[in-house]
Amino acid sequence: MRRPQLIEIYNCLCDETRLRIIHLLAQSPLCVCHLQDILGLTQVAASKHLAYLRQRGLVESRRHEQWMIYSLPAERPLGLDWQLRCLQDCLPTHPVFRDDLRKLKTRQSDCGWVAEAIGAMPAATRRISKTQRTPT
Amino acid sequence: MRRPQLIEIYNCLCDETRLRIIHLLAQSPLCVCHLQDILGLTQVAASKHLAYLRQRGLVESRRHEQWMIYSLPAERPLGLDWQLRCLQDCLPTHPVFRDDLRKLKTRQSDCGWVAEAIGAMPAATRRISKTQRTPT
DNA sequence: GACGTATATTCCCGCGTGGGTATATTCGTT
DNA sequence: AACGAATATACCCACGCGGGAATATACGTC
Repeated sequence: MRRPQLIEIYNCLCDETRLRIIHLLAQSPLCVCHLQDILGLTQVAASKHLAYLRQRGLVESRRHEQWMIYSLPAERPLGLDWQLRCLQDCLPTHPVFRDDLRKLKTRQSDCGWVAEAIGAMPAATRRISKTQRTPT
Repeated sequence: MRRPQLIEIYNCLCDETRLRIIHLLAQSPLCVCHLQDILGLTQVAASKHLAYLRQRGLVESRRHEQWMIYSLPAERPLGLDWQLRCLQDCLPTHPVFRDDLRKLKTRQSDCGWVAEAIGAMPAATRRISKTQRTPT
């Protein structure tokens, strides 16, 4: 995983969609389709923005069964840590970002298994119905 | 003076030249030709980047005789304050930005009057030779 | 008012990027 | 192996932006 320079971090965060993605991932790892759903993105848009962030080391991805789980990197470069603190301080007043968090809450019950999948818990028995369900 | 949104701030800082400008102005107000000199910019490049920053409220400008003095705004939006702290923490290790500060030091003796011109001191007697001198 | 200096603006160009459509790939189920 | 779901990639287009050349504007000196 490469260490992004500060300017690359700024380039990642200067687009609203990408800023919203980072803002959400700062709360919890998420799969692509949840990000699509919460942010109202097309599949291509979500995938491209995530690729952009991944190539620059702002996010990491792990496959879990059919899903790709995206998360912030475990060890974060100094500049990114500053930005996460800044977002915590600046964004709560913005309706867009506040609503994103609200939507995330309503989805989190459905995708608690995502957090497990990323490795936090050994994922005891999380295998659900599994006959083609969308995680929305 | 408009209050820039966080995304606008990121857009301003995601270009290396503009980031160097902000980094320098965080130390001291400067006229355009000093910025040109320190950063090695053409006149047009300097002027355009400064216009970009000014339109978004990241810098202010004041005319002093024939020179335009650029500085960070007196009252800074929350997001900008975070970035200034971040720059202080992240940039000292980068050769480019370190050299910029070093160059600034060597010029500051020549342009101490700039700081006065911006309004700090009442500028007692700062009128120098004044027969077409370049501030370099 | 003419001239030089400092700065801003306009026009043109090339490139990176965001969005969309179509297609490829990977995984799981049957 | 066939199929569907989840995701990635390739291609095309339109646009904003950074850079350069030329020109305009403002100020100071003579």
